[in-house]
Formats: sequence, C-alpha cells, structure tokens
Amino acid sequence: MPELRADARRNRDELLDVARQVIREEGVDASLRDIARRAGVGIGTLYRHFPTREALLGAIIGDGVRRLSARAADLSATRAPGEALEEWLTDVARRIGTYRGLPGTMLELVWDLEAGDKDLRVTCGDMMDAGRRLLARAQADHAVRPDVTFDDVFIAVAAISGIAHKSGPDPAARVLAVYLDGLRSAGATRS
Amino acid sequence: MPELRADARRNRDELLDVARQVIREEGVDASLRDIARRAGVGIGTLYRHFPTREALLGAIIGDGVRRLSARAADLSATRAPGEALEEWLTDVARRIGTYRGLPGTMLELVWDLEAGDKDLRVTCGDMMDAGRRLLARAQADHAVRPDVTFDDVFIAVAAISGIAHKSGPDPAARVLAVYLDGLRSAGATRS
DNA sequence: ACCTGAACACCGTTCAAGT
DNA sequence: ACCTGAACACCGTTCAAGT
Repeated sequence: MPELRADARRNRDELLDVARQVIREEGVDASLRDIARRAGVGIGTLYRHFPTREALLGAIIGDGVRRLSARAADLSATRAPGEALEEWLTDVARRIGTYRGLPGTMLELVWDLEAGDKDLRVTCGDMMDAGRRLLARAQADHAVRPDVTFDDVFIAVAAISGIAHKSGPDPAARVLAVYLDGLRSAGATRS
Repeated sequence: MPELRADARRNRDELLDVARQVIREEGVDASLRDIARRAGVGIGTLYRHFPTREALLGAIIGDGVRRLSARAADLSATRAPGEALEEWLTDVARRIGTYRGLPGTMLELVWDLEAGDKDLRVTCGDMMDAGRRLLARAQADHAVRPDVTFDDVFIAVAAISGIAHKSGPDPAARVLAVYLDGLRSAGATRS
C-alpha cells in the first residue's frame, strides 16, 4: 500500500467517516452520490478510492471483522469449548446485524470467493479460520454435533442476524438461541 | 371487486404474467418500468393496476400463500403433529425461497402489519393462522418445545429460506434441519 | 374508465479536462 | 497524482392529456 498524498488521505478518511454514518442509517444500499456529497468531494473521488461498493463496505467493516478474529482467540483461551463457540457466534450476529443489508452481503461474499475486494477477502478468511478452530474444538469436546460444517454454521448466523433489522433484535436473539440448541442436539434425528 | 373492462382485464393479466417471470429472474427489486415495457403497456397502466410494488408482489404470490393454508389443513389431517409441522415449514421455506428477496419482504410484511396491500395481508393472515394451529398441535403433543411462538418460528423459516439464493439450496436445507432439531429440543438449556 | 408518456428528481458509473 | 463534474443510461412515481 503506497503512501497517499495528504489531500488524498484526508478525502479517503472523510469518505470513510461519512460512509460509516450514512450506511448505518440507510443500509448497504445507500446512495454513493449522497455519501460523496456529504463528504464534500466529487463522485469521481469516491470511485477513485473505492472502485466498487463492496470495496467501500470492506473498508468500513474491516476493523470489526478483525476484532472478531481476536475475540475468537480470546474466548478459546478463557472459556469451555461449547461456551466459547456460542459466545462468539452471538458476537458475530450482533456485529453483522449492525448495518442493514450486511448479512446478505456477507452471505454472498463468503460463498462466492470471487466477489468482494481482495483485502476484505483475506480479512474475512482470517476470521473464518478463527471460527473454524472454535467449532472444531467444540465438536472435539462433543459440545456440538459433528455433522455440521463451519460454513453452514456461519451462513446460518448471518441469515438469522438479518432478522434484527426487519423484525427487531429480540426475535433475532430468540431464533438464534433455538438454532444454537439445534447445534447442541445429537443431529440426524430423522430418517 | 367490481368488474373490469375487457381491455383492462387483459392488461392486468398480461402484467401479472410478465411480472411473475421477470421477478422470478431478477428478484423482487426488478424494474417496474421493464415489466410494463415487456407487457406492452405504459408505465402508468402498471401503476393504475398495482399502486405499489407490494400490491404487485401480493397479486403474484397470493395463490402460493393460499395453497400453503390448504396444505396445512391437509397435513394436519394426515400426519403426526410434529411431522406435519416440519413438513409444512419445509414447504413454506421452498415457496418463499422461489423469488429472490421475497423472504426479506415477508419478514417485514408479517411483522409490520401496516405494510403490504390489504388483500395480501388477510391472505397471509389465513396462512399464519393455519400454521399457528399446526404449531399448537405439535406443542400439545410435546413434539416441539413449548417456549416458542409461531411468529418466531415463521420469521426463522423466512430468514433461513433466504439463504437459498445467496449460498445455494443445499446449505439452506441443512440449516433448516438444524433449526428444526432446535425446535424439537427441550429448550431453556442455558442459564 | 382506462391508457399513455412526458416530466421530475433521483440513481450508478465512466471519463475527459483540469490542477 | 489526484480531483471534478458533465454525460450517459437507467430508475420510481405522478399527472395532464387523450380515447
């Protein structure tokens, strides 16, 4: 990442600040034109710094995603395997649910590894790896059924966290609780 | 519902036919202008028949929703309580998952009873009532934990059915299976 | 009663022209 | 190196004018 000229740096930072606020209010489909306008730069400047909407989104949530990786390591060191996984998934749900529409983007981004900007993809990769270890540990401890994949668990949590913005946070939490109970169950109950 | 003039009737039917196809291909956010164009009518005609996007959506899925009500009665008469509920929820997931973006719309429409057009709201109300009876029966039979609400179960299924269009149908089915196991579990496992 | 399409106020995205 | 904004091809929605 080469150094940026001072004015470019300022523009980038302002853009990110404004985008964070606007997207928090309006969701991931917020108008890019509006963001540029509020940041006091031309629309072309926004596109120069963030060639695609996903690149902008990646820059916005990169920090949060990295924090989730760190949190996984923390929990793994301080909690019982099953507890650590559940706590972490709850954190994931809360963080992803922050921006309206982000759960959907995450579902796509995680599944179709072509999509999204490269930086975000490796950041997400790190976080997914951290989660994968948490799940493996919980499964080794028989705290979680053996027949689930980390990818499946992740997309479940992403999908459920999208409820928060359409039906309120409480239903989302309750649905997640039931899903976690399902993870704890033996699995393969039905013929 | 007063009679429609013959040309109006034709326009309405053609609009619905085209909309069904376009929305199946492009999702619920498909361009209304495009639908009017392909149906060979002016954009104003589309708005005259369907004053809002949700009214159009309602007309499109009304049949499917009604079929779900009927299916609930069927299953209730022919299957064990727990089985009937699970089969029905699986049907719901498949039907809602047909149109990209529909799960999100359903989540909003079901929760915020102001939204959506009136006809659809009563149709959905009927279907929800049929589902509610199925859940009550399963709970009375101790096939499903007593601490869940039908609304919670429904939004869970809607949220999960949205996975199909972002990560493929197989993961969606697996996630739903785990959630159903959670429904079958005792509940209130954690402090 | 019903249909049409121009009109308005917005988008996303690109790119020549400027500094 | 970086910024700007006009230009293009689209939207959703309304409403006067037509039949």
